[in-house]
Amino acid sequence: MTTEASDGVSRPTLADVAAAAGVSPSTASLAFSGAGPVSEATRERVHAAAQKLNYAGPDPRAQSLRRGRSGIVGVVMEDRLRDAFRDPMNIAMLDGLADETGTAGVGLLLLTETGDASVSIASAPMDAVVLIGCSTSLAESVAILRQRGLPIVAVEAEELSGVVPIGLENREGSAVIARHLLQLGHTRIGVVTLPIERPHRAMRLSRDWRQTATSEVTIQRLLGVQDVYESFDGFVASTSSIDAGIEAGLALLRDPASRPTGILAQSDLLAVGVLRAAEQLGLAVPDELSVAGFDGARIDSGYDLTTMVQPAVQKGRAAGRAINAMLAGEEPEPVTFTVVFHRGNTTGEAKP
Amino acid sequence: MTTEASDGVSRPTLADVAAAAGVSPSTASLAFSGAGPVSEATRERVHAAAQKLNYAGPDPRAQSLRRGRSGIVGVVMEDRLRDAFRDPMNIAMLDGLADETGTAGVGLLLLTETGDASVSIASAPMDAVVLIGCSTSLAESVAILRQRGLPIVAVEAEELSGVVPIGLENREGSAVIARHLLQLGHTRIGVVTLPIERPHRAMRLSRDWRQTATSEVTIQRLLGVQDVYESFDGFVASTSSIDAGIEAGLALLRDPASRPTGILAQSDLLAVGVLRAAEQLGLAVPDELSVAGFDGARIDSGYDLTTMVQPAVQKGRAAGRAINAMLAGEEPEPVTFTVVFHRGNTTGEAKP
DNA sequence: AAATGTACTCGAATCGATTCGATCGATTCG
DNA sequence: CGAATCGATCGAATCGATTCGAGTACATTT
Repeated sequence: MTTEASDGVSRPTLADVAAAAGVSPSTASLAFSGAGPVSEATRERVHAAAQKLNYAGPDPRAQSLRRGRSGIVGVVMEDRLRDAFRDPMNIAMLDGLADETGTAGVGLLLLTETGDASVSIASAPMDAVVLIGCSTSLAESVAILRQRGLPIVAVEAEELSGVVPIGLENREGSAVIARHLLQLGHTRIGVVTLPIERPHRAMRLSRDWRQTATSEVTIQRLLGVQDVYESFDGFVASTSSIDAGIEAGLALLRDPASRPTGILAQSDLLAVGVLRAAEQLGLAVPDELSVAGFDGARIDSGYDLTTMVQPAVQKGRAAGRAINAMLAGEEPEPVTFTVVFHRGNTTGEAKP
Repeated sequence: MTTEASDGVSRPTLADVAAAAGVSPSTASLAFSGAGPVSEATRERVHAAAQKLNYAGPDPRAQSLRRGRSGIVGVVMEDRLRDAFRDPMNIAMLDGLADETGTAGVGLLLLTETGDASVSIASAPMDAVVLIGCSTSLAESVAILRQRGLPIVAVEAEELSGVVPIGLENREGSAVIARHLLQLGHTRIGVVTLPIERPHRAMRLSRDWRQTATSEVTIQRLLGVQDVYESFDGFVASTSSIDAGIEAGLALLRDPASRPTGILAQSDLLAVGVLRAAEQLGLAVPDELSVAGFDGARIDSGYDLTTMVQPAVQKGRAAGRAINAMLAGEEPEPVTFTVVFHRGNTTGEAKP
């Protein structure tokens, strides 16, 4: 029993339309999709019938089953969307991603990696997945997705077989900016890192951070600093935000005895927070303290922040293109982007 | 012909698993979903078979067809994600929304109103839709969605039958803050509005803005000002951002002759932009110029902005709850939120 | 031992559309 | 005039899972 007038709830189906138009369902389908030869007359008849029945078009659920495609790409982000969206880099990426996938007629499904929400990773109707800033259970997630046979693109993640990487020269870039500070004569520096392990919480960076670190971006950027500085103080921010930067800045700068003369922040938001902290403590930038960021987010802070500029939108676009290629059955191209040093007015020579 | 070893691409289906376990597909389904009585022995046998075949679980596409549910809620936002995500209010809402829908195991699909792509309002496989900050073709979009029989929740939109509204006291709140300026003695004020019509572009607010305005939020907030001030200068920002606020601020403040003594911005981001513009022009706030915002976004600006605080996360949550209710077959509850006045240090008495 | 009940398991229909091969009538060509 | 061709349409299989009613085997009750 298909749709009846008495049934106020259920919508008409293509079969109903076909019946009303006096053609077979197959013909009605052809008439709608435009694929295949259909006479103008029948086409109109079918559309008229559809109109009359208030048919809203082919059910996307049925289509996706039949076609084996849902037209949806999953975007897996950090636990809390709030945190993920706070970072302008993520937004820029998402924008680039949406641009590319959008033209291919593909929508973006927001997913988070939280513990039992792996349910969603395991069961969302998607054709491919982009992993962004995922750290924790990357391997787990990838395992599930791989089992589902879904194409996977990971942005700035560790190398994993079967996963198309979109890379960024995090280590190299970080080393460049560290070298910048070194050349300015800074011997004692502090590093404000992005979250490094699960759960995210603010804390001093421990000596053996390498043991428990799970966030690839944080790790690479720290390694970059290590390539230049043998030792340094570090503080792990709970998230990439100005507030978290203030907290970190205060923690590193509060004690005049152990105060570094330069601070490298792993994101511009954190760097701006450090600038605010310096302000609160009455430290002049760059005269008494040099501050550098990472991202090139152009945050309005009253300063021209020294930072490494990354092409976030490009990253998103590249991810989108990789997805599109894979969905088209082509071979995707792994890409690695470079970061560009920007000398602002927040770094200067170390004064003894 | 179902999955075969020779076919490296196609994944095993539940039928394959059932066959391998020596049970019927129906039993295998029961074993997986947990619904219905299945002996422990068969359950294990089925799961073992699934394990051996590397079965990734029921195909969500098939499930959604059968169940008539996809577990996806569409979120319709402005044209450009970049713009939509720039506004902290949108993000907060999205966060609240994700919180509520997430617990119901529902994912969020990002959609824009322009999508002529195949996955658009008309054809995305979703169970319900939330309209956020949609202005342009709201009626059109709603018509399409209604034809599809989808539950619709609209945040801060005009009343439309069959659409569950989540409201905010935009007009009242705007009037409150306008009255605040009036009581401080400001007689000549300027208003910086959010985008008001399509396409979004920066421009002076015309006298007959009412004729072409399509953005409900902008309209209501303007009406609120009109409830207090008979006339005022206005500038329409191209988007809700600090940069757009600077542009608007400069436009309204540049000419000393016609310079207002107080400016009402329709968002905190815009207000911060105005503060920057005032800075550039050498105007002291609040001594020479009063600035007020709307949102309560707590943007770091060096000031404590006078503004109307709105519960953005709550709005998102309410939208999520309404969606959940409708998906559960219950009656959703329309909600209207109030805004709270916050007196900061950016508004002061008008000096003659 | 028959009857009633319980605990599983199975067959078959169904969700709504797409698509391939077959059919059928009409036109064109040899 | 018969055959080949072509366009339009139809039938039936298929996508992969869920679900309801029916059936089977075994345990319990009287």
